Amino acid sequence: MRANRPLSPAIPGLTPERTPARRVPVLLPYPFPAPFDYAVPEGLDPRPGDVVLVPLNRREELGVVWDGPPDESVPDHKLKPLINIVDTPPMAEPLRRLIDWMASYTLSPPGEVMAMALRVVRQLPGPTSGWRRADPLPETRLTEPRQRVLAALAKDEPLTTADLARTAGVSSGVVRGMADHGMLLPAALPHIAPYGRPRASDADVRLSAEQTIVAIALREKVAAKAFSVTLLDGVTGSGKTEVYLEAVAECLRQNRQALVLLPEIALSSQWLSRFERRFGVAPAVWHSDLSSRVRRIAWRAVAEGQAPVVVGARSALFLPFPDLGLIVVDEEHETAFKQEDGVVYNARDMAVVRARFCAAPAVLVSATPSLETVANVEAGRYGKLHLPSRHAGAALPSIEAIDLRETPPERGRFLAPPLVAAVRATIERGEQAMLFLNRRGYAPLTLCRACGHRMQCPNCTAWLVEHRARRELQCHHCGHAVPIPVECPMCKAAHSLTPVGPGVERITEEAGQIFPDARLLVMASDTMPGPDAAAEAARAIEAREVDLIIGTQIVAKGWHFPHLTLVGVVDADLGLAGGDLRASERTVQLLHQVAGRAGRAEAPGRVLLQTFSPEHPVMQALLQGDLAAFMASEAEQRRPGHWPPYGRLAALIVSAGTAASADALAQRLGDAAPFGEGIQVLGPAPAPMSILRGRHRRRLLLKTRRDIAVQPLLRAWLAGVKVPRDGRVDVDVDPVSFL
DNA sequence: AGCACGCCGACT
DNA sequence: GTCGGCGTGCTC
Repeated sequence: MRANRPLSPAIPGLTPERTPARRVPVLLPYPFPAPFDYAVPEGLDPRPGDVVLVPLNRREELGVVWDGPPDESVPDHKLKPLINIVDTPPMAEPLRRLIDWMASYTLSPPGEVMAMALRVVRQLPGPTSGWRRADPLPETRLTEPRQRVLAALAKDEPLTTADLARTAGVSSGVVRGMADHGMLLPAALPHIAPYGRPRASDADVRLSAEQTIVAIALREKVAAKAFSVTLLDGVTGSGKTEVYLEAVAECLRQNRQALVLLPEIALSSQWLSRFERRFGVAPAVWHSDLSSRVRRIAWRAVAEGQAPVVVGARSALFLPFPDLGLIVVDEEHETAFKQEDGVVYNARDMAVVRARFCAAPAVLVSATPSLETVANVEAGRYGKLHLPSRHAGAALPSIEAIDLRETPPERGRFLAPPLVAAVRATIERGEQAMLFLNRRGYAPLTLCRACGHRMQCPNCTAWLVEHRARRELQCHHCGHAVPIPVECPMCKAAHSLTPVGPGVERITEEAGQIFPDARLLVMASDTMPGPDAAAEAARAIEAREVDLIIGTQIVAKGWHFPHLTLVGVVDADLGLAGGDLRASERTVQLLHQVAGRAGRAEAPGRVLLQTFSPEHPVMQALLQGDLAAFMASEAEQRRPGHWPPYGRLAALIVSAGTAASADALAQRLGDAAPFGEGIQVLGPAPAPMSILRGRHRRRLLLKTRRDIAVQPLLRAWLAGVKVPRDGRVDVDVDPVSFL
C-alpha cells in the first residue's frame, strides 16, 4: 500500500495550500487511552473535527479527526487508510477542547467522552438521502412516469425517495430505476428550519425595577461576548426566569445561540409555555429520550445554526453549536446535574468550562445556590446578581414547625392534627394544598412482628420498599422486585409482616380517609412517567381540578401553581440522617424549594414542617428564612478540614464479585495511597451501600487542599495498582453523592 | 466496547 | 470427531 502511494514531491507553484497530512490522529468512541493514527488516502484532506469513517479490527467505525501531532510510535505498516470523510458538520474546536478537558478532569478515556457528542451523529442520514435531476440527462427512455418525477423536481429542491414517489404519483421502483440509469443524482436534503425565529424584543415584557436592573446587567454580560460566570440568586417566585430570558433575547440580537440547561427536562412543560409566551415560538428541546427523528432534526438544526435557543438536559452540553453566546444553568444547585454512570461529570461545572472555550457568559441560577458556587462568588471568580423580593407583590410564605413530640399523629398515622386542620381549612376555602414526602411507594420497610426480620434486597444493602398498588416489594437501587409474601421468609409466621414508615402511597391512603371529598393527585416519578403525564398534572392543577397534591421530589421543582397556598412537609427530618457531607445543605435546598411552591400569586402561602427536632439548625434556617446565614455557618464547618468547597475531593469506588476480593483490592489501593503535605486519604471503608447490584463495594476518599489538583495524584495512584479481572475501580472527582 | 482466538465439556 | 462455553487480548 505504502509503496503504491509515494508522496509527490513538492513542486513550487504547484504545491497545494495544505499538503495533505500523511497520517492523522482519529479519536474513536471507545475507551482507548488515546486517538489512533490513520493513513490519509490521496484526494482526501481531513482536518481536525471532521467526522470520518475508519476501519477498526474488521469493522467500520465513525471517529473524529483529533488535534495534535499523530502518535509516531505506531509504525507505518500498521496504519490503515481512513475510508471517508462523512458529510456532516465537523465537530468544532470548542467542543473538542471541552471533550479533552473533561476526559482529563474526570480521568475518563477521551473516546468515551467523545462518544457522548458523537452518539447522535451515527443516526444522521447520509448524503444519499435525497435526489436531484441529472443535468444533462443521460440518454434513456423518458416514459410518462419518469417525466412526472422530473416535474416533481422542477423546483431544484431535492426530495427523498418516498417524498418524490408520492409527489409524482409513481412507485418508488420508478425512482430507483431512474437513479440506476443516472437520471437522478444523490443530493443532500435541504434543511427546513424547524424552529421559528424567537422575537428578541417583546413589548409585553413587564419587569419590576429590581428585575430590570439585573436584566440589564445580564444583557451587558452577553453583549461583551466574553467568558464570565454570574450567579443569579433570587428567592423563589422572584421572576428569575423572566430575567434570564432577557439575557437570552440579547444573545439572539447578537445572532448567537443560547443554551439553557434544566435539571429535569421531562418536567418542564411550564417552562416551555413561559418561553413561548415571551418569544412567540418554541425552543429546540434536547434530552435523552427524544425520538430519533426529532433528535436528528434538532442536532442538524443546532449544527447549522438554525436552532437559536436550545433547552435541554445535561447531554445538551455536547451539541455542536457553531456559535454559542450564552449558557444558562437553571437550578444550578440540583444534584440531577451530576451524571453518575459512564463518564462521571457535573453538567453545571462543565457548562462553565464550555462557556470558557466559547468565550461566552455562563449564568448559574438558583434560589438556594450550592456552597461551591457561593464560594466561587466569595473568591471573586464568579459575579453575583441578586433578586431579593418576590415578583408582583407576592409575599414569601410563612414557615412554621409542627413538633411531632408535642402533637404526634394518631397511632398508625403520619399527619399530625395541626397539619390535618390546616389542610382542611385550605380546601374548605377553595384553595389548594400539597403534602410533600420524598419517598416513593407505600412503606420504606417491611418488618416481621414475630421475629423482627426486615425484608432486604438480596443484591444491595437496602430495604425493600412496599408498592401496594403493584403488590410488590421493590429495591429502589437495582429494581429487584418480589410479590409481597404472605408469611415471613425467616420464621414462617403467617400475616406477621407489617409496613413501617410512610411513603407517598400511604400518605395518599391516609389523606383519602381523612378528606374523603377532596380530589387527590399523586405526583411521583413512578406515577407520572414522561413529560406528557407531568404536563397533564400541571394542567389539572392550574385548572383547579385538584384539591390536594401529594408528591415526592418532583413537585419541588420550578412549578408555578397560583392557587396553591399550603405546603405540608410530612417528614422534614428525612435526608438529614446518613452522615453525608452534604445532607444538611441538600435538605435546606430541597425544603426551601418545596416551600416556594406555596403562595405564588396574591394569596399568602403557608408552610408546615413536621419534625422531631425543630431546634436543628436546618429547621431553624428554614423557620427564620435565613438561608444565607445557615450556608455561611455550613461553610465555616467545612473550611478548617479543607472539605469542599475549601478543598478537593475524589472518591475511588472499588467493587468486586466477592467481599474478599473487594477487600484485597481496596487494601492494595490503601497501601499505595498518595501522601504529602495537604493530601489525605480516608479509607478504605465499606461504601455506604456496601453491596449494590450484587457487587461488593469499598470506598476510598482522596482529600487535598484546594491548590493541589487531584488528577495527577489519582493517575499516579491508579497506575501503581493492578486491578484483577473481576475488580473495578471507579473514579468520581467532586463526588456529590456518597452512596 | 466489540470481536476473534483459544482451550475444555456434551452432542450429531 | 464437532458445537460452544466465556477467559484474554487486540484494535492505528
